[in-house]
Amino acid sequence: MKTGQVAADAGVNVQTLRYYERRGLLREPPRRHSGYRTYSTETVAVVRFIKRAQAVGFTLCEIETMLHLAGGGPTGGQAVKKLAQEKLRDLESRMESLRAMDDSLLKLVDTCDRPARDRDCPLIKGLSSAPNGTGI
Amino acid sequence: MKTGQVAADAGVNVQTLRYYERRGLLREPPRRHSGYRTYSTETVAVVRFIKRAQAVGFTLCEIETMLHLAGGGPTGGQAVKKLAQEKLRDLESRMESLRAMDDSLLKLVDTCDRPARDRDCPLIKGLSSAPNGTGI
DNA sequence: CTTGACCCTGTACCCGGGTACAGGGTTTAG
DNA sequence: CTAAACCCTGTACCCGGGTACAGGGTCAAG
Repeated sequence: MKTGQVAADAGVNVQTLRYYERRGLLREPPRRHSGYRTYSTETVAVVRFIKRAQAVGFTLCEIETMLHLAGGGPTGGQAVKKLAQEKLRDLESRMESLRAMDDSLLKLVDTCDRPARDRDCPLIKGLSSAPNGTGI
Repeated sequence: MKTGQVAADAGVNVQTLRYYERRGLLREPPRRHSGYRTYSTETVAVVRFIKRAQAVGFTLCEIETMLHLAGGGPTGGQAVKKLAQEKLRDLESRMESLRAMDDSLLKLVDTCDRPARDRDCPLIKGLSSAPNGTGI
């Protein structure tokens, strides 16, 4: 497959592929005599993996680590799992935080929207302190 | 309160306060004859709100909107609520995505970490397709 | 009344994650 | 054989969210 094909199939820009290659997320593919890259179809899967991982809160650095671990030695699997679980915990706590925030909003929004110019709207006050044990 | 005080209490950098002011997240505070800003203690709450909102996935633009809405007319409250609920849904779907990812990891990681150099590790294959209905 | 800690402005820089553009070579369908 | 569509490299730029630095003014304790 050529670059454009991979990009189209994975739903990214051609430039992005080259960017990932530069960053070490994609290995340098074989080239034709002309210099054209020739990707295996697996590359599409890798790129999609990157995109999904990103959407879910991993940084490119973390993803790079995961990819290297996944291809690496026998300890790789465990390391990847650990990383993913850490991330899960992280997102779970953010989630909780958001839920707390949403609760505060729901509770306070009524108070807030009747007295149209009441400057003592408790919205911000209610949300500005960390809600029980969130380390902020 | 002076800038340094607010910054310390809210746990941010002084520059960050000025940055927020420039972006319109903080209103310009009154000044002394000398030009020194004099903040009300409420500002600390606002900054903490910004930080918490950010930690939970809001962008500064969204936060700005929320702050303006919160201080605005009678429809402000509803609008803020709607925004927060949208965000909640968004994070919930990311969460689900992450959980799916984690499941795949847990399922696949064993397969992956025994055959140390087996290049057909299903990790990436298992994660590269969108898991049932996630719009990715 | 000095000295160190603080504040001011402006401008420039940093990182992450791309995206664009210039200037050129290649492939392939007609 | 030619023209459109693609690919190559390199460099530069974009946005978000800050952070740093230079060059100066101010405040308060001793």
